[in-house]
Amino acid sequence: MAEAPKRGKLQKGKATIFDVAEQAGVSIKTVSRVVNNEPNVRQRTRDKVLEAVGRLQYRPNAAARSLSGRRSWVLGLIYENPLEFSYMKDVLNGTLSACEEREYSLLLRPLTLPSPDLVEHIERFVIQARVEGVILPAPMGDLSELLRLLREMKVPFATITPKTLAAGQVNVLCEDREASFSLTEFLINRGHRSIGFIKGDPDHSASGNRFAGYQQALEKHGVSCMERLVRQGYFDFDSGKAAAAELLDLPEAPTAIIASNDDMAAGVLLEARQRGLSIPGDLSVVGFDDTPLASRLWPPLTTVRQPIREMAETAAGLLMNKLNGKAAQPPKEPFACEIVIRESTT
Amino acid sequence: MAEAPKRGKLQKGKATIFDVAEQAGVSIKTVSRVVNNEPNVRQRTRDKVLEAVGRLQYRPNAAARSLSGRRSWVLGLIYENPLEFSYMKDVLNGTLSACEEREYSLLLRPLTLPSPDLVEHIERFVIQARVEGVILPAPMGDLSELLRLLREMKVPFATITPKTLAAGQVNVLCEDREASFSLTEFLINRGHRSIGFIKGDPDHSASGNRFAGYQQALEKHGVSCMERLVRQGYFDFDSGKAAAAELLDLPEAPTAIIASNDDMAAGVLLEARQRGLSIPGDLSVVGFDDTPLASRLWPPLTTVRQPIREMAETAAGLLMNKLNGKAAQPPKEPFACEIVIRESTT
DNA sequence: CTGAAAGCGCTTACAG
DNA sequence: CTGAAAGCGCTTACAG
Repeated sequence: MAEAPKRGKLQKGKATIFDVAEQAGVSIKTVSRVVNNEPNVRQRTRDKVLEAVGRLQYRPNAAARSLSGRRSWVLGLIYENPLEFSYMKDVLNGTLSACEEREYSLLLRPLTLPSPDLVEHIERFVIQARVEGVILPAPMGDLSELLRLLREMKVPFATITPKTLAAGQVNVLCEDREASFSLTEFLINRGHRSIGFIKGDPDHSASGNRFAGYQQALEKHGVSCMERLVRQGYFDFDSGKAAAAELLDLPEAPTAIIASNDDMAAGVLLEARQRGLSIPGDLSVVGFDDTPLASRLWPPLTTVRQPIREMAETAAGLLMNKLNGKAAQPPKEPFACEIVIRESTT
Repeated sequence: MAEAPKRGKLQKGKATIFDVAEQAGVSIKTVSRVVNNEPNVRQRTRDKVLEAVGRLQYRPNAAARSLSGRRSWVLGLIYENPLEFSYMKDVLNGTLSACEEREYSLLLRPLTLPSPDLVEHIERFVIQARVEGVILPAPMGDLSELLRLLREMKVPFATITPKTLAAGQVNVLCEDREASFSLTEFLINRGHRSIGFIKGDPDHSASGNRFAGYQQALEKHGVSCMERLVRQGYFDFDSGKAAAAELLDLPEAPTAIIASNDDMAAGVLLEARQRGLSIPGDLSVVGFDDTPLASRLWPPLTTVRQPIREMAETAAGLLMNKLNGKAAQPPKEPFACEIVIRESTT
């Protein structure tokens, strides 16, 4: 009953390099040259080939290309799977967009830290797909075990805001300290002298940098930095709320609290509310990252916008340049951050 | 100076099927059988091979496997890139976890709708990586142009909560209408008789289902559904805020508002706050989805939890079963939803 | 500027 | 239960 597929008419998307070569009247090598934008093809020949490519809807088979070229054209993104995905959403979008531009594929490898079988997971991930290079958003760029493994496997990587710069690799940074300095100064200028600070997860460079900026601004303006006003948080809502509770229990509670990210600032807001404090009347609150959350809270948060998407796109772009032997660019300038003033501060 | 790589010692992860065969003293076909868990290998032979695999850290080359097997072992996830990524985060995690279990790779294809060159994007995406099957979270399962294209390319797909069930494909649903019914009933039981409703994006099945549940609950309890209490939103914060403004401007404003997702409910909360309304004293507010946002707002939102992650994992699992010729399962029961009562309702 | 040959590392189809 | 041969669709290395 069912007819055998006709040989004459190719199914859409099933054409091979041989079909194109035949239709264009050239060798497969010439088709390969045209498709890969290599030089040394006469314009007329190139046109003939492109015309056949279009007619047959030819797309090179990625598997065949990888196998013969000993290159996978695959990048990996290794990240810690967070509850609040805003940061990773930007990292993902930036990386995807860079990959799309250069026709790379992106494979994801979420991790839950600490990960006892990290080495095994990553080995399998990298070897099986022959991942050519890896993007490491914070805090992955400081997992020494991971970095050692990648170096051993000779897989180049790009880190986004690591604490320690990985020698010989792509590192993309931002002016976190400067932004924190300005934000603190902004509060001081508004008259605040007792400013609480909730640190982030110590594994992230942002935590140290943001705290340093806070300290420097206090110092510049002759406000003494009091240890009792500083608490350790972990970048999540609950730790922010808990730290706020401690700060607000102080005999002399601060008039402003800087949380090292928006999710913790949301925790501060909730704790303050539950105590009947009015914001910003009784307490000013600021965060970092300008996530969607920041503008949905009440009152909308004063925060700092980092260009995460652009940073990820740059990291991936530089990494692919490196993989393709483009001249090593001078290290990128750190990206600037921007203070976004909303209504959570007096 | 530099020594040529020694032939004797293989670099980690670079072993091929030939190396394993040699070490185990068998043919490459036998190695292939063992690695792919095929039957008809003597236990002793299997052990020898596995031992060599372990010693050499052998992992089959995905490109070679694809090319020779005429299968890519790649799934695609096509989605609309949202501002608020909570829903997609769960879809992504569920899909990734199903793929990992079955050793598939996942490729992402975010889209911005409406997308004029959708056909071209998707064709390239599917053909180049030889994507075997595609996951379509809402609202992708109702883009007729997309479905037509996938059928034409003979790429099976799985839809998550589509409006219309795609015949012959995997469809995963949840009890959206029932949950909305219960939520509305909950409000009625608390004494509310004037309940505003903000619809979601009409392209999503959830919008119609949630509205239907609302209507049915009103009807059951003899509360007339008044058109002026129903507004169109689009699942985003701004549209929720705008709709709330209209509802609260009404001469007889509602005492409760149901927003069809949490992000719109956040907009309702903000609008109410700016008018100095107290929540839930003056106005009860509920959302849907139980995103992280819901528990970070003030007051924390009463909402409905959908098991999105599980739904995505199921969709991907069923799709892969289908690709591998497993008996077509009976259509999955719709997933149950759960009402989460917090403090935004009296 | 163009092409013929070899080979990437697996699986398929077949034989025994 | 096991294996020898062919081939997937490209790129590499080389020749002219």
